[in-house]
Amino acid sequence: MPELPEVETIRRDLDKEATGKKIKAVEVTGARSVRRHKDKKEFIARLEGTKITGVGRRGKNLLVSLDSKDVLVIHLGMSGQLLHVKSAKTEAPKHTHIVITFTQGGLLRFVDPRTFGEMFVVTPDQLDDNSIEELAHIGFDPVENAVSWVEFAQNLVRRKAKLKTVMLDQTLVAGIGNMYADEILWEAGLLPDRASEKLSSQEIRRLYRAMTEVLQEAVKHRGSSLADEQYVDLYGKMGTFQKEHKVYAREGQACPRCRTAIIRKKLGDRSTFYCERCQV
DNA sequence: CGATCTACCTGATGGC
DNA sequence: TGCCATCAGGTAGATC
Repeated sequence: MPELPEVETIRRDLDKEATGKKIKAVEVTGARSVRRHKDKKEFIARLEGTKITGVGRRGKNLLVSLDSKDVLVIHLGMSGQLLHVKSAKTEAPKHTHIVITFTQGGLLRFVDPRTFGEMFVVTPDQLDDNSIEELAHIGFDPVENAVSWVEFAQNLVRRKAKLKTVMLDQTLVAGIGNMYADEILWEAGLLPDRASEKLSSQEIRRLYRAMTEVLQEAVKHRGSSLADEQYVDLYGKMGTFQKEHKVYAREGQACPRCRTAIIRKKLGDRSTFYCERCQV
């Protein structure tokens, strides 16, 4: 569910809401959400009493820095939500697995029906020496734009895969999921099953620019909330970028560029939406 | 070794 | 109504 724009939206609000606050209590009712820790007591102990010093992001992972130097990693998986409320008296949603209460008031709830999401605490060394595999291998961040298009081009040639697969590969580009992959490929005018090593340099530049543009636009709109309203921000509000979607979940509707009906196909077991006329 | 499949979960939806 | 199958935004780990 949450891809880069959604996670970035949450990161910004969480940074405003939680930085400088001290963690008074941590309650874990869903053990699976802290499955990386052998004992949930250890997870709790490393958080309680610490102060939050900032909130960063690596791909779709939120990195909450603590004054103990430890870092709380949060991944929302498919259905995870992070919700900030002022009072514990507000009713907790079903599937609330973790509650973090602040000394200064207010609390964070981690809600996750499908339990693919998780939280875990790492030391700064574990982050720096890349011993956490799924954090170490994260590729460049298209929103922070840390890689040149030339380097991007080399990666496309090396990877030799369908463009859709490449877009979803977190080791190449960080933060893109099924939804934004389709939007980016439409914007770039490229078919999802094009071979990554056979793009012209002009096409590579188009793809590179589309990645940045689509994701930055989506961040401006505070992310996309689909029909099931699974994604909401820290305050429980939906994003608005779904209104700007050109192809995703728009099977049969007219392509905004050429009016041809949008196609839906399975590609690598994922639903893929595109326009067969103006994506080539 | 890299590419591809499977498993991890709950809930919503649609066909019968 | 209810039962069953299918699908959903992600990805680690197994397997080919």
